[in-house]
This record gives sequence, structure tokens and C-alpha cells, in this order.
Amino acid sequence: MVYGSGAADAAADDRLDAVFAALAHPVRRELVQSLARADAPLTMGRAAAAHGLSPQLLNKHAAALERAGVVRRVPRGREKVLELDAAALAAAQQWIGEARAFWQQRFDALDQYIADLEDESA
Amino acid sequence: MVYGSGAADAAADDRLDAVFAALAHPVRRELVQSLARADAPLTMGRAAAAHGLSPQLLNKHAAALERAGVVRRVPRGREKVLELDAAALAAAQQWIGEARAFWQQRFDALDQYIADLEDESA
DNA sequence: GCAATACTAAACCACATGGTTTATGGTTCG
DNA sequence: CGAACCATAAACCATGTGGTTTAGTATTGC
Repeated sequence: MVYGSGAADAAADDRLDAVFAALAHPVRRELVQSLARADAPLTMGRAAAAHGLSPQLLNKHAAALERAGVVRRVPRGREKVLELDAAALAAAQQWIGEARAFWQQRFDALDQYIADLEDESA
Repeated sequence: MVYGSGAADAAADDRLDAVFAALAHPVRRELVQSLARADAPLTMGRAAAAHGLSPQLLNKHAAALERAGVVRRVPRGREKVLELDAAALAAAQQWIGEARAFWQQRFDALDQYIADLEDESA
């Protein structure tokens, strides 16, 4: 154990806040999907057109994704290409996975508990 | 393919909105963790006390989790026990997983593409 | 029935967010 | 240089969210 075990440091917490919040909007999820499947680098302009968004609005959504570390905007000439950073997604996915793992184990324990009760009452 | 492939029906979309939004708050994530690890049924009152929240505030957070289908509130006497529904979490986790899978495959394809370029230039 | 208990509803406030319109910094290309 | 283009900033509005205070609705137990 390195620092605190119960409080689960605040920086990671903030990051998860941002990642989950970023994914909590259909447009941003579609954006992420586009980036995940894209076979060619996607610029802001092309992304906006592809999703029928104004450049300004896309900019805001891209900023949200960037805040969360899900996406980087890399300048190339006068345009910027969007790059997905799968690490942030992995962190969120892992969080859910851990919660589910705990739950599964608790579920099994409850099962056992109920079985024990039935043994006693038998 | 059943209905539309591009639009990915709106109901599932709304559900994901709610689940990700629900997880985008540290208190609610801690709540979920509590429920996942709990070895005894957790009531609203006990949950509020455990996290140092007013009953009213916990009620709001619980409502958010319930909207998302992450949690159910089952009346038992004059209190309500919180039950976690892992299915909603699974849906969110799976969404991320798919995005990551696509990305991985695109990543490999890009790798191949670059290798091809280097072959040509050699 | 009555008091205490457990949860919920409502009103309200400060602040964040999604979205539009308008305007501004850079970068290419004629 | 100047015009066109890409991306962003700023101002602004409507709505949603986190949080508190206050009040209300059941349910237990005397």
C-alpha cells in the first residue's frame, strides 16, 4: 500500500469523473467510435462534417474528451487531427470491471450464506 | 441486422447516457463500490451514514443511479434496501470494450500500413 | 392513537453544460 | 500581401445538476 487505501487518491478520481462524464453524451460516444474505427486520420473539420455538427460545437465536445484524456488534438498544418488515447478508456473500463468482480464475489458469498441457512433449518 | 445499424437505437443510447452520467460522480461511484462489496443488505439510512451524507442528498444520488438502472430500491418495512444491478454496469463496460477492440484493430492496421510504406521506400 | 423513525418531495440557489451566434488567431495558396 | 480556410474564443441563453433547507408521507412500536 503506497499512500491511502480508503480515499483512493483525488487525481485518479477526477480523471474518472471526466472520463465518465465525457462518455455520458451520445455525440461524444459517436465521436469516440468514429475515432476507434477510422482508417484514416480524422481532422476536426472532417469529424464535424461527418457528424453534422458546427465546428464550434465539435470544438466543445472535443475539448471535453481532451479534458478527460480520451483524445488528443495534434496540429498538422492549419488543421488538427484527432487521436484517441485508449488508456483513459481502459481506466474507466477497469473501474467497472473491479466493481463487477467484487459484486460477483459478494453474490457467491450470499449464495453460500443462504445455503448455510437452509442447512441449519433442515 | 434488425432495424438500423448506424443510429444504434435511441433507448439503449439513453440508457448509456444515464449509466455513464451516474458513474461520473465520486460519491455515486463510492456508493456502487459499497454495494458491490457489501456483505449485508444496505439500507438508505445505513448508506447515508456510511458515506456521511444527508438522507436527502443520498436520495438524489440513489435516484440518479436508479434512473440509470444501476440500482434498485426495494422496500422492506419502513426502510429501503439498495440492490445493485450489475447488468447496467456490464452494458457500459461492454461499450468501452467494443470501442477499444475497434481501436486495437485499427491500430494494427495502421502498423501494417506503415510497414508497407517502409517496404516501398526501401 | 401517538411519537419516533426512514425515506421522499419541493423549493430554492449556485454553478456547470449543451448549444447558438459572433468574432478572432493562424496557416496555406494565389 | 491578401483571400480563403481551419480551428478556436467569447458572450450569451436555456436547461440540468449538486447541494441545502424545509416540509411531507409511510411504517414501526409503545
